[in-house]
Amino acid sequence: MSRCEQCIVREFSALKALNKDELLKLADCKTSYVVKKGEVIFDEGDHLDGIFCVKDGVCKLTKLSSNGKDQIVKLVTRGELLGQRSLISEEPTNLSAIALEDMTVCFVPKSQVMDFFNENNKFSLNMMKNVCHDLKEADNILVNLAQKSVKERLAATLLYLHDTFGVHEDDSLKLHLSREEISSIIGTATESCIRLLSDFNKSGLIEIHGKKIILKNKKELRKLAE
Amino acid sequence: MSRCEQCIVREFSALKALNKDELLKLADCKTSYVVKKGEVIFDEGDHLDGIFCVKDGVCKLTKLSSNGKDQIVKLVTRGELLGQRSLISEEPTNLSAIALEDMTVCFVPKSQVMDFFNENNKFSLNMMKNVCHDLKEADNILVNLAQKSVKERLAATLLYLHDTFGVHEDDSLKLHLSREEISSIIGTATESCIRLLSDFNKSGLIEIHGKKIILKNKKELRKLAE
DNA sequence: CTTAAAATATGATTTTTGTCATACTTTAGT
DNA sequence: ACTAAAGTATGACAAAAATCATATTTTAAG
Repeated sequence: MSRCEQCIVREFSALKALNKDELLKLADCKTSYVVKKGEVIFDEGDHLDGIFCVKDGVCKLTKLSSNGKDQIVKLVTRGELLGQRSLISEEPTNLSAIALEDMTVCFVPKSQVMDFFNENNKFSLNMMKNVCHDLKEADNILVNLAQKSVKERLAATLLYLHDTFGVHEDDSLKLHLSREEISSIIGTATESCIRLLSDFNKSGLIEIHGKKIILKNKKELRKLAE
Repeated sequence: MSRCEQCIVREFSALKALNKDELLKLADCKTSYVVKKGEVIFDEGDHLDGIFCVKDGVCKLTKLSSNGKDQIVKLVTRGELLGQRSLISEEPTNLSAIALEDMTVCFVPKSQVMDFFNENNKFSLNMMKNVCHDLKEADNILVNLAQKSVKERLAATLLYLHDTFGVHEDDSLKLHLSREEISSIIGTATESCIRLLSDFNKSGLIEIHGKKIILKNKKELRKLAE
């Protein structure tokens, strides 16, 4: 059982409000485990008995639409918590969480979270701020989906992937997403996404080498994304 | 100064967690006032020094997109609170609030909200649940915008207006929105919306009598909206 | 190493949606 | 009651995006 006190990623989430005593309690009740790429952490409609803290790796939060397609609502990475909304609302999850890379996650049982919640004001305020931040983000994405073209959304998404997950030594995007997954972020048909990537490639905005995507002209992409 | 103790609408929001003492404090510090149809309660980017409680009437929360069009993100009605996210996040507002009807709203200063917040656990939990509910709703709308056609979204929106705001004696939708505002909910060009409403009218799904819209075939509309 | 399956790519075509033009109707203000 | 302005309606057309078909490439499994 690893010590939470020495875990760096807790600094990035609401857990940073916990004191030494609380961290010991946390270490005592949490379960740490590995999730392989493609594995489901939880499914839309699942009842959760706790929250997950992402120690390493990235996952997608998706929702199945009635047209049979999955929409990616959010990408969650190292340091972030999963399942907070469901826990607070005391409702089944609204979204599925699926690993995009091999991950390490810690599961913290509901009872412990609720204890922190009731006894540590800073913790609950932090958690609340996280949900508020997610709400703001969701509203912004909602507006972009409603008002911007697929091309604009693709440009914005490429920049987001660049800025959020960084690049390899060769400048190619670190987070690997299939074309279908990129389409599922911007809300379009896979073929349309592939075609636009191809256009961006031809016009020098990006370079595609197999799986690798390199943003060659971020300035122009930014202008496109507005 | 009216007594909050006797105000029914507080029962619908986080304020229902307040006890008698707290309600007296609330009555003491709140400001109640009238907002005329079309008036702005707050603007995107405004710094708020408190939250608003909607006593009567309906308003829209909108965000201006870079294409110059406003997107309606949410409709807020009697009993709901405005500006919670901004207050908790300690950030300027992300959305504008504009009255769709004449409204009565109460303004509660930040200091008082924060006091309740720190002293009344039930209150803060309620507030948190509200934000969580908003997040879930936003995620759902986001998926619909990304995955459904304009026609499906229009059908869904008409049903939403029917179910949420009710109908007059003649079965026409109670909440009056301009065609432009309906378009701004579903995220489409005004002309497209007008054309589709016209189609719905011709095919007997709805009846249009000037401003009035009557849903004639909810079953079929529901099927359309999926 | 081979092969089937999955992912990527591209063309052809259709459907959906947006834009521009214009006409008609309603509303609000004098 | 009159008039300008705003809102609603509709046609014609253009642009965006989806769908279907079909290669080609990459990946994973035996």
